[in-house]
Amino acid sequence: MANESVSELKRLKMSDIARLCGVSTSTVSRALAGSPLIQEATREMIIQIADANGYVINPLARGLRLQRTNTIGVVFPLGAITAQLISDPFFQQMLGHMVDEISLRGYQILVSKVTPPKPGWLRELIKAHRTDGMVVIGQSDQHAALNDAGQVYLPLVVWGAHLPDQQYCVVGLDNIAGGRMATEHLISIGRRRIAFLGDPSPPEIAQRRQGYLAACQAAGLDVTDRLIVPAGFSPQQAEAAAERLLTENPDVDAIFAASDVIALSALHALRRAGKRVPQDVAVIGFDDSAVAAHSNPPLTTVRQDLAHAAHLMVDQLFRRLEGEATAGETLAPELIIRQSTVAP
Amino acid sequence: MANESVSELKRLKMSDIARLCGVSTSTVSRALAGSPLIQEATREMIIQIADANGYVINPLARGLRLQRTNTIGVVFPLGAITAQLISDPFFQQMLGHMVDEISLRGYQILVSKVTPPKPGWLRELIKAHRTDGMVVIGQSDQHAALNDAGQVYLPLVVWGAHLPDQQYCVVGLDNIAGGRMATEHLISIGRRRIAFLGDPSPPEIAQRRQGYLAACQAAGLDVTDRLIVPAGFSPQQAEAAAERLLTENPDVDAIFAASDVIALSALHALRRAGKRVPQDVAVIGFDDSAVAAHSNPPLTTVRQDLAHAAHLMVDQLFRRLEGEATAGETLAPELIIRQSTVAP
DNA sequence: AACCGATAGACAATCGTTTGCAGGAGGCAA
DNA sequence: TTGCCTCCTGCAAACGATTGTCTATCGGTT
Repeated sequence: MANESVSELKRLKMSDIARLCGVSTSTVSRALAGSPLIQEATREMIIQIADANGYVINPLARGLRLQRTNTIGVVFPLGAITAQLISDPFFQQMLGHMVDEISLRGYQILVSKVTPPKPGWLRELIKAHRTDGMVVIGQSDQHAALNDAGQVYLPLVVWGAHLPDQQYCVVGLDNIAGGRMATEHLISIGRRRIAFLGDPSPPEIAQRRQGYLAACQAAGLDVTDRLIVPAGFSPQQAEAAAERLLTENPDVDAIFAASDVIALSALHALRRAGKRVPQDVAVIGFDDSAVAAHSNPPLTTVRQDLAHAAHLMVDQLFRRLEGEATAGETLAPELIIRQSTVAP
Repeated sequence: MANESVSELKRLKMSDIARLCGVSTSTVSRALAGSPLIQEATREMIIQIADANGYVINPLARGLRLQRTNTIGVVFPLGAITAQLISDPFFQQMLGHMVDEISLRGYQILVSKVTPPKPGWLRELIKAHRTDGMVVIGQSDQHAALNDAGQVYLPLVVWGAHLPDQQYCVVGLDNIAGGRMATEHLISIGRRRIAFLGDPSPPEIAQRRQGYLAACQAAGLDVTDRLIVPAGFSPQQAEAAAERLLTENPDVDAIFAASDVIALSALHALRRAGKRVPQDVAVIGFDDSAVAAHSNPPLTTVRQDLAHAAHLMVDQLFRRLEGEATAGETLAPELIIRQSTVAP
């Protein structure tokens, strides 16, 4: 048995099977592919011998010949800001959903982390022809590269913000609406000195801030720059930013954090500063990741339905593989009210 | 510019570059590979022309010829229990760390979700030769398949439990010690009716339960079967299991959950049943995932350092790629005491 | 017996690289 | 001028599949 195992692992090619069956390679190829050119009896005999010998087709050779790899690339362009993929549960969740959706369709997943992106990165990735299509998670600061590639490469779908001069297919949340929605909620519970915590270099976050500013203006709140604090996505950076905010603006009465992770760090900082949530300071996050529902207090947040998003993206990607120039989609954010803004 | 872009995307092969340079394909190949056979001047000329035309080497053809793909496979064998990769943050985090570690070494990552595993799955994956090595995350119920492959395929590293008759390289936590540690902690704070919540079909969980049983016996606690409740890993399943536990054993005074997700569900169920944590029932989880620190109350748990684990696994895998038969490693669990077992 | 049509299966080119081997150009010494 | 040696560079054969084209075989018909 062990011996058989060893022998079974040795490289076995189609021509070997052909020899064992006493037919030519082409016949084996056609038989395995289920071509009608091959007689049923021959086909069965060949298949039987092939898997008795543990033959597995070589996808590299097949891909080279067919110019198809049965593989989708999932790409994370990470700017200097977020060097680690694991730094935010958002990326992890999105990746998990992508794996689920793509493998459901019988494709393999090739994950690339591009960090930091060099000028031709997307073109190079495309021209390598290792994947039949590509999903890019987050625009980072790579709008230009995406535009450049999106014009000429159809099977590309991007998760991110909708930008005005966009030449590529985007599926993404309406971040402006999300930012407005969050801020209006804070205003509706009587808050006036509302801070925004988040790094606006990714366009998603910039749009959330834009929505925040719009809501503040509409309510006649004046937003000093000091209420807008750039905060990195890692818990450490976020906590430092929250502390800076609190020392510079002791009278802040609400915090809109650009992600749940940032919001949790803010909760921590507030607790250490002796502020009560939500009585002294209300806190709202963004994403509705797993942590939000279980935090103390449970976190009010703006939900993005990543399972649905992933499904849509993969659906559009596969339609693009068929040649359809899909239009992208804008998802509606949903406000999830919990106890970090409204005491029970 | 747009026009140049379009032209740049058309398939360009090495022989095209050779023609443009007025040399042969072999010279281009050698030049790009930095072979000392090619004169420096020629080499520079070729490289200059190659990337002026945006030439990208075709990794499929290269891989076919070299029998090397510069790719590592990350495989999740999911039994019937966990059909979704995204169901547990453990898998997501592990995947995130794997992507970080592997791309750090300049390799690509090919993710496969195998669900449910069919008899020859691992052998087939190996024989496809799409990857130079393979990391399997979790043994699920596939110990036999792993043994079968591990005997003949060197570049394979598995995350999971250490089992007696193991023929493959495992990096994993000492789950028995972890289970014992958790249970002893509960005993040390005076708990006597300690429940175990978790599905013991994956060996990791079985070993945690084994440690739990050992600690109970050592302390002279008798464990009725009714205190051991199989609970799925999804929040819904876990919550149902926790509720069943509470109705069947109203006098339970501690719960050891096999994962943090299960523990959080238990917290929910306890709150709904009107029990205080930790006063009435102490709760301890496993993993120390991101949710644990922020829950209400913060969750006491047994920490597995996944960043370190991922680093070790990838390190051993690359040593195996060099031919070294690495021995695997057992990581020590660490008890993280928070307020779900000890009131502040 | 000769011919024809249909059909199963073989041949060979192709996908885009890498690399062992052979050969050509140029330099230097005799 | 010849011969030899040293560098470069080119030729062609892999790597392992797929597929258009062509051939052989077989049965049936006249």
